[in-house]
Amino acid sequence: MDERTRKLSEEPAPSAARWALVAIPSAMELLPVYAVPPECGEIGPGQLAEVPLRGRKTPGLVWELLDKPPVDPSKIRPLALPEGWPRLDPLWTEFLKWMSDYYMTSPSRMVDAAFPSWARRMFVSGNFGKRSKRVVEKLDAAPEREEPPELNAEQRRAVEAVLGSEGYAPFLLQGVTGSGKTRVYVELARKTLERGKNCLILVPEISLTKQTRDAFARQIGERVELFHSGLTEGTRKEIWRRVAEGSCRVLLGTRSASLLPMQNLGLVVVDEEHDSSYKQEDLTPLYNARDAMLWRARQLKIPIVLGSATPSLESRELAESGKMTRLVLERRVFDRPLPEVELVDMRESLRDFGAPLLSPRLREAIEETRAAGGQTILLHNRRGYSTWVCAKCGNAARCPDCDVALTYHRERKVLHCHHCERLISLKSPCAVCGGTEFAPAGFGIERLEEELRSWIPDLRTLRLDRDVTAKAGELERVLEAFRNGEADLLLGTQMVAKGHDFPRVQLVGIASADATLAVPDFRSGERMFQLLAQVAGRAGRGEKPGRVVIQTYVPDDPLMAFALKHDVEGAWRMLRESRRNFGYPPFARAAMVEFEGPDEAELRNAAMRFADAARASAGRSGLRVLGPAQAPVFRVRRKFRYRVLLKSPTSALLRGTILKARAACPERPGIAIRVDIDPQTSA
DNA sequence: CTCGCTGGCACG
DNA sequence: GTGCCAGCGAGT
Repeated sequence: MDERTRKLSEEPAPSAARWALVAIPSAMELLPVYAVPPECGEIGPGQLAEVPLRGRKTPGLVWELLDKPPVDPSKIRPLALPEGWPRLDPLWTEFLKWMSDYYMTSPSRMVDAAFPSWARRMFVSGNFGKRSKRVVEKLDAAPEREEPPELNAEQRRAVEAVLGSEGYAPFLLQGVTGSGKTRVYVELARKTLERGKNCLILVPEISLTKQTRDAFARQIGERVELFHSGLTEGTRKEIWRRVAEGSCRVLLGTRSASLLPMQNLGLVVVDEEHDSSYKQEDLTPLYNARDAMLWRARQLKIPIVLGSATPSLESRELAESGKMTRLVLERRVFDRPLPEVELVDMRESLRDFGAPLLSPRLREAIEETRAAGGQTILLHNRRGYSTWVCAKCGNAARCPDCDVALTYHRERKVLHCHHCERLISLKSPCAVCGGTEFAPAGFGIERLEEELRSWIPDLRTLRLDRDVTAKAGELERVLEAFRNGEADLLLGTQMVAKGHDFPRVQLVGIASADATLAVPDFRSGERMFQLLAQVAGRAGRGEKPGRVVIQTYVPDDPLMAFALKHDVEGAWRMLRESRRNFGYPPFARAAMVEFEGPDEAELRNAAMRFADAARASAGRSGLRVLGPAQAPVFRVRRKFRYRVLLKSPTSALLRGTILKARAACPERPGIAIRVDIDPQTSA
């Protein structure tokens, strides 16, 4: 031992805690504990540390400090704080802790989502500073500067309200489509940067193209980093580095960007806050980035702006109760009028012309629009060509592993299950009668495209759906081609409804407006109205006025009347009354507890026991337990699904009840339980 | 009797 | 998650 080390070891141990629970991304439910060596000095939760696990070194986040070791101290090994690693803001880990608590997922799972394997790889090899030259060069093409247009009076008032706020200040920016919400975001970002703070801007998936980013960057006059799950690993790593180091001043991204360890944040914007893309539905944690950002803004004591033309009932209610400040943009840019909306009663069309998907009215409108030199957006929310029906017995071909009809994809010449992605040959015999002859039935978007082309042979069409955009770069290519006028008509699933700005679009057609209403779900009305209003907003964004043609089998539905009049407030009042009467959010907190397993009887029992335990625990507290009921798609990938819905007056009661009920019915092998807090659906 | 695969379990 | 060990079936 040399002079220096002896001196160090003779110094009294620091008063800091000696043990730390460390969150490492793994399937461990309980966090492992490590010793904090004296040379680490004072450390706290949120510290990024390297810990030994099963003979390997892995990065983890210090979750909690302990005064006493929870296990035999001789088993505990020390953590290390390697040199060169960035010092992450401890508030980030505090945020992840809240997330894991609120959404009822284990810290390990939460850290796995926020610090995924590709990000961890920057640390295990100890090369945090190393950058891919190619990636960096590609990212660092400097944006040209461009002076943004003057703010109008409404926009200026909104900007002043946000900039004049202090501490945590949530705003609902309710601006009619085409009123220039983006102009407000740009101004807020500029001013936030001037104050030396960084900005996070979230958008729903689809409109996130490089053009959006470049437009932002030009007007803000600062580099804008883009983040979404479609980026390559190299690019994602580089953005993570910049975010963690604090050199990323403006981050524009989708849901997953909300989990990055952003430093020195001074403003959060959630654009199109009502959009369901903000809710993660497939993988735990099942979180809503909008709600998570509200918490984050409160934590950081900063303003947050939720923007939408059609706010969610949740946000609208926060504004109504004074917990959020509502800012309204009523005027469209250049005072362009809202498009004229027309309903087509498809029941008449059905009677007169069989079962067409395009009414004569909509066809005429498409032809008139083309003759006038304008473009059309046509929305149809069903992928593929059609279903596939046995000519002998009339039964639709179904997925052998899931409880759904298969979709016939004519281009790929296969049957496709949209739930398990299984592909099945067209030559498979009918599972019911063994028949080998089949016929297409119903209309998917591919068949609609075919129908359009046979009606108007020289109509130039482009298609946009998940099958088209599965190919890398195809989304941008199609949007660009349409913007350049290479097609008369853009046919798409709901992804065409979101946020795009195509100045030459004069007509928007909705082939099947009521498809979303068919889902038995407390949000279906809200979703339909939002879709209609959003897609209508795509028309008439240029100098020529726009028009909207909505085909429906329920023309008398009151929501249709509100859509006709662009009456967002009227629709909101009606939807709000119904939610209040049935005790759904925002007038209650909801959770969906889903049970999945291969043995149906055993699964139903487990779900029943849980529901009974929840009812017993709830007593007269006002919490209601619905179910168990079969999930809308009862069987997926050969496993059955049961659901229990809980509605509670408070969030704390909801979580407490779920925890108690889970404790009362122990886990069973083969049965997976997932808890969805603030679910999107109730069915 | 040994090799190798699989399933269950603990990892600090 | 992933390495480790037990338990068991196939092979020399």
